[in-house]
Amino acid sequence: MAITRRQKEVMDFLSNFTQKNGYSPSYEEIASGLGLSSLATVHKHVTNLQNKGMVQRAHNRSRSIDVLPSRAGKKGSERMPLLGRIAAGRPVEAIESAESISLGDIIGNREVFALEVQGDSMRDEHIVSGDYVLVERTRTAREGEIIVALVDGTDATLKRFYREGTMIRLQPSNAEMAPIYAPAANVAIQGKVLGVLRKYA
Amino acid sequence: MAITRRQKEVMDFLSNFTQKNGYSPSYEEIASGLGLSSLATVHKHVTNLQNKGMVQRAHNRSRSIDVLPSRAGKKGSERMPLLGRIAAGRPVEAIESAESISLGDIIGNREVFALEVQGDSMRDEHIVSGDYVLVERTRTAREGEIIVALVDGTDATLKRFYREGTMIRLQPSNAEMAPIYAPAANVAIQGKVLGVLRKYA
DNA sequence: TCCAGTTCGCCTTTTATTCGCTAGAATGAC
DNA sequence: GTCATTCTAGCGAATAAAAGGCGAACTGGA
Repeated sequence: MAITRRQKEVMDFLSNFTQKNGYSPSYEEIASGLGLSSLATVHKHVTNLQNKGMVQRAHNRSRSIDVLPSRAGKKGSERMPLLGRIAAGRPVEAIESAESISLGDIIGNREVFALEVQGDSMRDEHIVSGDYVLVERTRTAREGEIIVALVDGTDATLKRFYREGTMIRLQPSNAEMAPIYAPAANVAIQGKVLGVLRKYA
Repeated sequence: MAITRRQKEVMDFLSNFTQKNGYSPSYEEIASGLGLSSLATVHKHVTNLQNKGMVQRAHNRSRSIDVLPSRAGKKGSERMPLLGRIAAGRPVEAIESAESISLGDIIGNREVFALEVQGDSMRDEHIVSGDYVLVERTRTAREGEIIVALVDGTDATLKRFYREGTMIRLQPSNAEMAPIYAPAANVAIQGKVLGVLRKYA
C-alpha cells in the first residue's frame, strides 16, 4: 500500500472536498483542483487509488467516489478467513491461511443490489428459490451472462443472455423451461449477476 | 455515499421540510422548493435516493417519504439494498424496499470461516465446486444439518449429519454417491454450514 | 370521484471512460 | 554500466453513459 506523493495529494483533495460539500467531486473538479488539464490523468489516479483499496467507486456513475476509512481500525467485520478447500485431507484448524473473502470481493466498486430469487428458472445452474442474487446495475450485457431483464416492461426475469440478430434470447437453465425470444427493443436489461448468496435457517 | 450535488439538495430539502413541519412534503411542494416544474423530475430524484437507501417511501401514498438516518460512521459498506423478489412483475427500480442484506445477516456474531468447495458431493442441494461455504466453528450438530466433518482424522468433507445409534451417517446430496458410515468416535465435527457464497467471473 | 403519486417518451447537460501518445524514474538482468 | 521493462504522470480527443429536466397521460387510495 505504498502511496506516491501525487497520489496523496489526490487523496487529500478528495477527502477535503467531500467533507466540505457532502458529495464527491466530479473528475473535472478534481482536475482543476489539482491543476491538471486532462481528465484521463485524473481517471488514472483514481483508478490507481482504487486498486490500492483507498477509495471506492461505481462504474460510470457521477460523483460516486468514496474515500474509504483507513484500514487501521478494522473491526471483526464482514470479512472472514478462507481456510482452504473442503476436499483437502486435513483438519481445517491445521490450515493456515492469509486469504479471506467478503462481499466486497464480489461487489468491488460497482453499484450492486440484491434480489431474492423465486422460482426455478435457473435451477440447473444451482440458483434456486430463496437464494439472493447480487446484481450489478447495468444496461448492457455480454453473450452468455446471467442477467436480470425486463421483458415488455412488465416481467422481470433471471436468465442467460444471448443475442440472435435483432432478437434477444433469454435462456433459462432448466431443461423443463423454454427460452424467451423477444425483439431487442422489448428487453430492458436491469443488471447482471455477480454472485449468489444463500442462507440456511 | 455516492450522492450527487442535486441529490444532496433534494435530501437537504426533505430533511429541512420534515424537521420543520413534522410531516413530509408532497411532490408539488418539493418541486416548488427546488424550482422544478415537472413532478416527474421530483419522482425520479426520490426514486434514485430510495435506491441508494437514503429515503424510504410507500407506494402511491401521500407524503410518505421518510428520510433515513444516515449510516455515516459505518465502516464495512458490504451491505446492499434488497430490492425485492425476482419473479415480481415490475421493474426492479420500481420496487420499494428498505431491506438490505449483508454477510453480517448470516454470520451474526458467531465465529465463522469460509471454505472453497471442491467436488460435487452436495450438488443436489446446489452447492457446487467453486462455491464458498460459510461455516460456523462448532463441535456439535443437529440431525440433518449440513456440516464439515473430519472422518478418521484425515478426511474433511461436506455432508448432511445423521445419528444412527452409535454410528454417524454422513449423507451426500448426490444420487451417485453413497453415504459414509462411521463410529461417532471417528467423526470430528468441524463446523456447520450457515450459508453459501458464489462468485461469477 | 379526486388528487397525489406514478409512468412514459423525449430532450439537454454533465460526467465518466477509453484510446493513443509522450516522458521521466525505478527495477532487474546481463 | 547499459538496456529492457515497468510504473507513475501527464496530454487531448472521442465516446458513452448517467443525471437532470420537461409535459402529458395514466393509476390507485381515501
